[in-house]
Amino acid sequence: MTRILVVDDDPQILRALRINLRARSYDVDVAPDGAAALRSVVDHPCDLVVLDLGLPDMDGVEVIHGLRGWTDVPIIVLSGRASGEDKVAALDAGADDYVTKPFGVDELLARIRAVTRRLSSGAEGSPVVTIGEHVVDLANREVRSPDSTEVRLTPTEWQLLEILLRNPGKLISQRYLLQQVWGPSYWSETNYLRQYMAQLRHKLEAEPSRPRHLVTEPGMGYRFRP
Amino acid sequence: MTRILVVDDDPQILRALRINLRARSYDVDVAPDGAAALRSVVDHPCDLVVLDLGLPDMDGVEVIHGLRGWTDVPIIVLSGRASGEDKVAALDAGADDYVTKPFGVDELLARIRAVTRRLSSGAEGSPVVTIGEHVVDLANREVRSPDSTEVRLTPTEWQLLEILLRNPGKLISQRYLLQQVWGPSYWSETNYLRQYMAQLRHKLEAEPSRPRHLVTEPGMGYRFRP
DNA sequence: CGGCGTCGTCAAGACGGCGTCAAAATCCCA
DNA sequence: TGGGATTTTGACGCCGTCTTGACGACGCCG
Repeated sequence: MTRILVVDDDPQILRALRINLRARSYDVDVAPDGAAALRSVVDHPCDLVVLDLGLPDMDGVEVIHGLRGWTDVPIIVLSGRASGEDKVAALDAGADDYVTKPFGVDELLARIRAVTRRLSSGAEGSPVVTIGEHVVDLANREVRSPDSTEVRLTPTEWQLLEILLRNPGKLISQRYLLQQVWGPSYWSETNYLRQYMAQLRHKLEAEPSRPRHLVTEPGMGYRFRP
Repeated sequence: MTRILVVDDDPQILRALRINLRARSYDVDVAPDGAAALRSVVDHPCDLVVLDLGLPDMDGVEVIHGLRGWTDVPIIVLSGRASGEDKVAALDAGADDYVTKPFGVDELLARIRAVTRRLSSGAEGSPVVTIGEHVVDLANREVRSPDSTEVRLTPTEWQLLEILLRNPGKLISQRYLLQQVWGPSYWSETNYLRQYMAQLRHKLEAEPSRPRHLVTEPGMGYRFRP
């Protein structure tokens, strides 16, 4: 569960945000001013701070500094001031995002998702696609197999596989594959596709003659079935 | 050096951003449409993408999806449309930030700093890397070997090795290596790479003819395997 | 039931990339 | 200015990949 601290001196906004965030099943803390905010984060760690800059007791940028001194918790700033200087000051102080009032609740929620998404996925490796027993890492151009036998793909095989894997479940026409991999003038050389799909299946499928993930749609094209 | 890809179909904006970013000593790539952007990121890894949503060839959200399918590179979206739905769509597709035109350059730069700050703070590893029997200290430019035989690397060898070691396990394309070490116009001089990879292997690998850590991915590039 | 097209499979030759060696050109410091 | 280290350039052989052709199996349709 993601815990969010909302800092704002306007009870109305505080209430609205709390209701909206709770409805999205976030844990919500609230603080009416900067001092309370700093105290709250100290003895109640949270995953994200939504911070209004217009606080009664201290300047918002000071609050950011106070937090950044010892924690990397993401900070989304709310502000009525739309001037460039204010934004630059807040962002350079350590804020992760800056939203100008009046703002749509949907936008704020989307920005919250954007920040927390990167937070949770930060420690993990690059995105991978599992295909049967093999794990394909498109970014690193690497295939890991369960029995640690090395699987190596040639450049042409990677190109072909990448197109299919980036459109999971979708039917890709032969013409499109040929033109993407070999060039616009090769749209009719279907024998290339037969050749390389066979190679990919031999390297990735458990039973190459009975493909379960790299399937043929006769007369139309090929499809990657996750 | 942080490398930024700017995607926009307006030459004016492209030019302005390139000049401004270069002045802040960023490396800048540019792409005029979505297809060029996707291609650029594939064979030219970058640290941040600044993406205009109004592209001539494809919808901006599709570009985001195309990137997020295999990479976590941060994406800052520029857009003329200020509607909440557009923002939500782009952010939920995987964008990290959304800036509405017209925007101040200072604000964009601050947002770039905010995104890259979080990026670089997490990725810093220890400056020493062990490669087989040798211990490489990138910060001090020093190689320690077990039998105390001195290993000296030339400046060019250091540059090449540093790029590979800073991306452990990751495939680095020949184009990228050549452009980083020798300059943008040397992207096709693969004989340099062959020459210097051979030298590095002779100095660092136990069996230079059977490399275990500085491996070749035929037709694609090289990889440092820890 | 028979013809036709598509797909999977195999094999062999062409081609290009890679490692290697060698030597010329250049740089750098004494 | 000289000499050693470093970089640049050229050439060659090997090996893996790509290309190309051919053949049989299968399903579809008349």
